[in-house]
Amino acid sequence: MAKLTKRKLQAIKTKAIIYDTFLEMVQECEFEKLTVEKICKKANVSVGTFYHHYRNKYEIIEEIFHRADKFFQEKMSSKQIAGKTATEQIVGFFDLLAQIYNRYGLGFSKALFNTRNNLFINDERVMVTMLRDIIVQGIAENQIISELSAEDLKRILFTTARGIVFDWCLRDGDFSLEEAMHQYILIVVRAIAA
Amino acid sequence: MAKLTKRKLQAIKTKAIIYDTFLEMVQECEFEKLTVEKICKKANVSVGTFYHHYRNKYEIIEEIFHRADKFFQEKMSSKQIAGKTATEQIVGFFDLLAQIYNRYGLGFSKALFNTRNNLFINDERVMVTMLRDIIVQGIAENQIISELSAEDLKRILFTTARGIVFDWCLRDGDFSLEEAMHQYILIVVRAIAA
Amino acid sequence: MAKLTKRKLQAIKTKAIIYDTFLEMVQECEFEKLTVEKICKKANVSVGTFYHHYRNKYEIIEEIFHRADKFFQEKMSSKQIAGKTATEQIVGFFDLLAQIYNRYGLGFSKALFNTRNNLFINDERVMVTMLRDIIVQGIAENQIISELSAEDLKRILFTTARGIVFDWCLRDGDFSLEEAMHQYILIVVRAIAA
Amino acid sequence: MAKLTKRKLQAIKTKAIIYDTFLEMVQECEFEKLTVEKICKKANVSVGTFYHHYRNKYEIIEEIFHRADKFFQEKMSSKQIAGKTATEQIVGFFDLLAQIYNRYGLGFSKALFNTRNNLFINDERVMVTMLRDIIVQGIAENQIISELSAEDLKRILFTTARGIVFDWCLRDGDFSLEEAMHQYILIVVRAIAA
DNA sequence: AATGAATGAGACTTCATTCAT
DNA sequence: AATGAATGAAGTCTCATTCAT
Repeated sequence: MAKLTKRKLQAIKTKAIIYDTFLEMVQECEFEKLTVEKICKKANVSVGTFYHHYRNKYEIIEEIFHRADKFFQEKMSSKQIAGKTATEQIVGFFDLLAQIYNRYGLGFSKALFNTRNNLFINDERVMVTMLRDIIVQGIAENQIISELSAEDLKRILFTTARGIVFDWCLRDGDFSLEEAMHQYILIVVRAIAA
Repeated sequence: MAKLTKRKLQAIKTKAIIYDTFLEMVQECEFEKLTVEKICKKANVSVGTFYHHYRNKYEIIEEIFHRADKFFQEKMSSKQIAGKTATEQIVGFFDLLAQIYNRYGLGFSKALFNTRNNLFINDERVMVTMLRDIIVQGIAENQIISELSAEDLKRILFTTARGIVFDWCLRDGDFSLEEAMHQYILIVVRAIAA
Repeated sequence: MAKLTKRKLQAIKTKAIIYDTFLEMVQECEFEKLTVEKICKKANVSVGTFYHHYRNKYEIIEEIFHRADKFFQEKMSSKQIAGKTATEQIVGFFDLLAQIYNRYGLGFSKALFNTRNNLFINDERVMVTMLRDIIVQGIAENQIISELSAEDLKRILFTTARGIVFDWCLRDGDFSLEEAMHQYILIVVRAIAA
Repeated sequence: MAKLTKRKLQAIKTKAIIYDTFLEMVQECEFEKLTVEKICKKANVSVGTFYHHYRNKYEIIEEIFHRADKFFQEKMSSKQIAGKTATEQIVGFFDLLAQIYNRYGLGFSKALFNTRNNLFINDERVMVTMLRDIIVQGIAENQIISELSAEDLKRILFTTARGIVFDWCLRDGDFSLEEAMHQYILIVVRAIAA
């Protein structure tokens, strides 16, 4: 069992403060303009401490991303899936995704949605495999009938979802991400899965 | 009555060199890491000259964007539209868009696709009005039958297209943008316009 | 007689435009931040033209200064001095000086009042000799009785006047220069000349 | 409970080196021509270090100004005032002021005496209130009899003093500031306070 | 674990001035 | 006389990162 000495507990707390402060600040301040020093000043820690916990500010973005991923999995897993059609499951999947982007905020989404972000293109992510599984099962159960492969369908759906979030960022959140996601995904799902 | 003296011509040439050099370099080098100094060195002009012609490097991106827009209009206008269905026109529209992104290159597209880029969200752009017109006419002629408004349809299509280009950037151009665009847009068009 | 060809007339006109534009701009814009390019843009002349007429922007300040000096002399000379006491003449002298600073404006005065400006310390300036003459005559006619030399008296008066204009600049013209000058000089004159 | 660790002490020392180097250099080199880089080179610190301690070079001028102010207060407070007339106190006040400008040097004075310097026009400065107190008390005790208000008297005196220092700067310190100040202030004091 | 002083490369931009036309 | 494109030195300031304490 991990023994959490006072020191270690303090360290965890400090790291959490940095994390929370960053998440708070990135909503206000463009990610690229957010410097380590600014974060530290607001978090009331020294820059040295920052570098003790994170290699750089990109690492925090990654951490947020992974935590969001994990959160997504948990929520998705706990959803009552039994009795739902593949289509319903897909729509539910992206509803949840929209909820999460909304929850982590526009600032975080803006930071994430840049073309150099290779967090997106990891096909091993549980999120990705989850969707693929839904589709594969949908095909197996004849709920989805399409000339496209599960892989293609998955890709189209993610591409669409990213297009919507990107638009949401561009338009500074001036529409409901959740509603737009639901509407668009429904359209695509019907088109590809009928 | 061209008032193009030799000096004026030289100036135009110099600006073109900067423009071309930039476009060339942005394919190799991440836009944010591309400095004015680097551009000038490669273009063999002084930094002063650069600032004589452009306010900063973002202005070049804008110029490329506007030129691409104009190029798009010209090409689109010259397309034989007569006899084509609204659906065909829409698909042709996005085929051309994909061609243009391809032509201006992955580097330029990456520079363009960031969430702070408000060049995208100008609804007055001719490109935007063109698509709306096609849709409006398609609805009027009963070629497009949808419960969605022309405005909504237009938005869905652009959002999808941006999602595809964004994906193309993320994946470093590892698929054919033109093919993907054609395929995805066809799916959406069928879904929304049937 | 100077023959003013069309070309020469044009040149004089152009120089005047630059001069006037500068005087106008220095009221708004801090002198040090006023660049040759800005002046030229506003004056609608090329930078080359600027350098054809002036060596740099300091030369315009000098020209203004000398013109103001000349203007001062003319006005001062035309004043009916006959019958006036030395004291009255001194007060009148500085009243006029205040009028001129006021007329040329706060911006010009701010540009002038810096500690590197050696236009001030030229004791050969007619303005300086004028005041000295008044004082010398005042002493000779027993209107001024002081243990101080004419030279000292002159210096004290100019120092005081400069202190007032400097204060006027510091306080952004928030009091009447002419009134303050009149009041202060009266005090000093009475003190030193009684 | 001094929390001065060795590192903190080193930091204070570094800042002092920058401060001292600046003060030394401004005597030789025109303030506007004194660049951060030059200061750092001479002080043997990096520019980063400079900006760690000061926001820009103007902040050093401010610091000098405030320290001089504080120094003035201390000296003035410690002066035996008891038994002195208001007039004597005023003259003593400006004697001290002249001493301080002399002590901080011509270069510093030149840097200070520009028309954009709003350090001067803060009427809350202790130096300002000190003089006003002396005058008010002098009026209350019938040592100063004048038709002018304490506020006006104070302003005339400061204006005169600034005129003298400005002149001293213009003439590159070619006269004794302390003597001139003493002489001029005496004249004004007698005139306004008799 | 935490601190924060120090580094210095490097980005951006300005601007006086020249000179061929 | 007038133009304005071109130059490039020089200044300001930022910021990720290190390291002794």
